[in-house]
Amino acid sequence: MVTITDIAAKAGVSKATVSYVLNERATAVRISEDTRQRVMEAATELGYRRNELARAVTTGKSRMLGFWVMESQHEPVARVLAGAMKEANLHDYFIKMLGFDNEANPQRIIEQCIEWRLAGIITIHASPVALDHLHPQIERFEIPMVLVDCQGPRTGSIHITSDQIQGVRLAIEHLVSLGHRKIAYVTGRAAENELLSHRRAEAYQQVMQERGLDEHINVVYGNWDTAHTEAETRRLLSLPQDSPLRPTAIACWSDLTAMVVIRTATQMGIRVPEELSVTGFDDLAGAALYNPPLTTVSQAFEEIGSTAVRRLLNGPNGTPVKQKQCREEVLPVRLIVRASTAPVAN
Amino acid sequence: MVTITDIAAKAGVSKATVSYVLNERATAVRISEDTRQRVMEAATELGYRRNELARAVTTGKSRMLGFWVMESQHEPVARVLAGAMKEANLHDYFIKMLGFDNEANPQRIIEQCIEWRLAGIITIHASPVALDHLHPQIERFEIPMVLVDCQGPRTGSIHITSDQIQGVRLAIEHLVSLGHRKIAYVTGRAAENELLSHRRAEAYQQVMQERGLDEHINVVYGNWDTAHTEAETRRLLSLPQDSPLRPTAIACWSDLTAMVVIRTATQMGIRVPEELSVTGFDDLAGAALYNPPLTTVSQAFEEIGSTAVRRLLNGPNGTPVKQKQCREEVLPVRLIVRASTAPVAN
DNA sequence: GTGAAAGCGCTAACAC
DNA sequence: GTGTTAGCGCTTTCAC
Repeated sequence: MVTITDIAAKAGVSKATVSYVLNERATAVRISEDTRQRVMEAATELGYRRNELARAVTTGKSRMLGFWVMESQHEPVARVLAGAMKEANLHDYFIKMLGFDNEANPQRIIEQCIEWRLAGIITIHASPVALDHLHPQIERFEIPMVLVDCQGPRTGSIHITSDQIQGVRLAIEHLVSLGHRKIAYVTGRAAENELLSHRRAEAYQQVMQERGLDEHINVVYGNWDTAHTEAETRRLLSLPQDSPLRPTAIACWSDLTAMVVIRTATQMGIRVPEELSVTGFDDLAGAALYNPPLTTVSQAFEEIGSTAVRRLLNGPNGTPVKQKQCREEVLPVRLIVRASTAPVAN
Repeated sequence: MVTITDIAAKAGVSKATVSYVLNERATAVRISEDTRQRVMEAATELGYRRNELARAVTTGKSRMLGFWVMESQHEPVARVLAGAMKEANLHDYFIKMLGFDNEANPQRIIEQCIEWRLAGIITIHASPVALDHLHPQIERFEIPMVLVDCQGPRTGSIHITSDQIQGVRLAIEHLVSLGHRKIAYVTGRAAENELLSHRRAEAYQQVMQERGLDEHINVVYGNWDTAHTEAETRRLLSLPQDSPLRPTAIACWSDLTAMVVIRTATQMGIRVPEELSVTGFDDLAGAALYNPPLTTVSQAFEEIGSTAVRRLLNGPNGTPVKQKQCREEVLPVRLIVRASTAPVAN
């Protein structure tokens, strides 16, 4: 592997000169155009490729960003990652994957971040437990971190997420505008620390109250479980038609949940959207292809990713900024009306 | 940041000794248990974290694997990545993301691989064009590479993919066993170099021939486009019922395609699976939730990922092996029967 | 058993 | 303008 020493020898200059030329700092009143040429020629002739590892060790910065993920199989995570990669590339940074399937040993993750002198770290869907481990270390070693859609309330970091409240509002108001009043909400897990589920459920309740629909408020927990969601849906739809809690519309906290709800309704012989309107949340690739196509709230996952990277790198000339600030940054969402919602029957 | 020099000072030994202890080579007839203890204590007290960058530069190896992806938003890619990460972690290796949205500048990718002295690289869905750029360089710098689901036939690398042929066979034979004879196949793009689409379509034709169903062979191209797939589906289902080409079952080259086909059929008032059976391929998360749940061929994406890194690392004691060999490694698939297929309506 | 010293490939003061 | 020199933090040979 050819090094700058080789180039220096071939071009008849010193290592330092080569370094200057290669780093484009040549223009800065230093190297003469003549030697610059010679060095560049030597470099290309020799097929030189710089050693980023060595470079990183001398400068102390690694131009690598860690992407810490709990379960990377899901489309939203993949899309956030895609956005992050794109942005990182723009700045000549890299994404290094961190993560385990379970939350086993968050300690080891931190160690790795430090050992590789990561310039920053993005964590997505982090649990409060994991973050509690993470935080002291992060602070001690001053690694900038931004959180994406974390599961619990956090202090000490920027948190980037979609506008959950507005998203739910858009969905519910869409249903109300179609004449629905008996609108139920199927959310995620009941656990206190499920920040996102919780927030969305609360937003639902608030909108319902604003609309004077208090008596129809009906929050159901799917518990992240298909069978359970199905059972709850059945229960809901089996209520007597005149019950204030027998919904004519079901807003779901996610597209996947909406799919289960629709499928269950279909199996019960209830037609969507004619007899039951359903909304999702996320706008996954499969949402548009569903049967019927899902009316849903679209999250800008890619932009969440790129924003995360930008926040990490937003110091002057790309220096990662150390941020003690605890800030929540909320990205806009859009309602996508497709075919799983319709005006309420009669 | 504390270094081994600090530890050495604190423990009253030399840097070399510290290095030995820290690398567990202490047992090898060298360091006395006593000094080992002292060093370890000093290390933990000081909160030492090794500098992997420096380590990599001295050893020349980076323990980083590149994951080169064209479009990382898709679930299959995310799942392959998840499998790769898991396996890499097991060996204390890392995944570094490479890639662009479009195929812009594959040259730059290579440069990055070399600059970071990557221990190996996994490319997924690589186009022949990109690979043609990649290959000479890869060879020159002896970077081990494995291909996953690449788009064209390749020489010079291991190629890991699911057993496409068997997958299609399973689907078609399942349909045949349900009494279907008029089975159409909707595949991807018509382009010659769409290896996967092509292979699956060929397998379909072969099975149909084996079953003496030649006159019902009917390959349709969806062209990766929802609108086009929809139009083709409409055309197919609008053929007169007695036409040998009016299918009673449609096998699709992917789940996403199957979803479009089912939705289109539903819109036309044709009931799935009662009047039309449809099969997918992939078994995405959404397949089980579809309406109706998809009968499909499940690909072991995670295992593809883990196999890829295992092949990259399969030298003795984790040394990446340089492989000139051109080999195709085929992973088994499974038929998952759900509710989008049913016996043919006489 | 342990330490001194020479690197790895690069950057960056500082001198000329 | 260019070269010398001293690192960066670590591994590894070789001598004691």
